[in-house]
Amino acid sequence: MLSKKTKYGLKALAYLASQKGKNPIQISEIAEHENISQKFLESILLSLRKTGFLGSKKGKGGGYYLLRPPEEISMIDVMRVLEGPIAMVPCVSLNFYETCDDCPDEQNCAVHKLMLQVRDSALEVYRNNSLRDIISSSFLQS
Amino acid sequence: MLSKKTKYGLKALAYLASQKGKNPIQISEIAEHENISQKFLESILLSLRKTGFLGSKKGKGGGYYLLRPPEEISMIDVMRVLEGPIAMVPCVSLNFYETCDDCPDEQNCAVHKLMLQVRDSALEVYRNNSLRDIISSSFLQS
DNA sequence: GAAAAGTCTACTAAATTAGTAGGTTACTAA
DNA sequence: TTAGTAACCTACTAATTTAGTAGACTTTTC
Repeated sequence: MLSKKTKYGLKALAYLASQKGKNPIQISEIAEHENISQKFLESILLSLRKTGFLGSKKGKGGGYYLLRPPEEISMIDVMRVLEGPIAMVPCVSLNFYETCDDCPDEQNCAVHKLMLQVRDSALEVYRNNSLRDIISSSFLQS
Repeated sequence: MLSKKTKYGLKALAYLASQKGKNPIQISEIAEHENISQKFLESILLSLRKTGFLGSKKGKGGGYYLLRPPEEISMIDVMRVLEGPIAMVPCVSLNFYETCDDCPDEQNCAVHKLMLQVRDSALEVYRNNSLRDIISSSFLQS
């Protein structure tokens, strides 16, 4: 299952991308529009800022804004930050690889063999989708 | 993340498929060979029996065995029984569909749009892999 | 009838998730 | 320079899920 954190993070990014102009958008506006607990969203946006997706501004007129245009933000990077590893099992993870301590022979492991394919197919989907791609065209900024 | 239940279930199925002959294999043998807690594995095999993948026999010489040849057991069915929905979010699930109560417009939802693709790519992988396909050829029964 | 091996019910520990609460810092405008 | 706004940060908590354990019961074989 996709975590709420990822779901909310994606929705927030999509909302920011769909806004015209480059004015900062307040957390409260995003939270209200997307039906998200504001406090929870705060922490999610903070992590997206710390990982270089968002910029922020404090005080009146402040808020969050995308640091790059939506078409340059790949879902593969977003998913890794929000959800963690793409792989369903550490022994097939590219960025978070770990051996299974209980598995005697990784090369001949059925789970490994299957999950490698699942990882690759998911990677391809995420690689082929930018933030722009997942926004309905009617909501795109000019 | 893949649950241990699914991981162990797949390993057990693979082990059964790799055995020559059709003699029942005891839980204890599978558990030992695959480094799985026997009690936990018991409940997993039971659920695989109740869903029609395995047969069982009690008493001496008893154990579990595959009801169908490995090439006729599709990963798509196995995964649904062990792990549940393939989709990462209920609003894109074929077999466990649910609307997101917090989402005002499913058709224009970015999460929906992305996860639909992820689901389809995963489905294709699972559909294209039978139990036989994920077993190393050197371990296949004659 | 004794031993073997699956069946079933119920409970539990640990980890993860999805938050809440409340105070702090930085920025803006009057 | 002060009041208000909005992001930042730390710490705690409730609920859920996962990964088991414990122990008694049933069926089958020798």
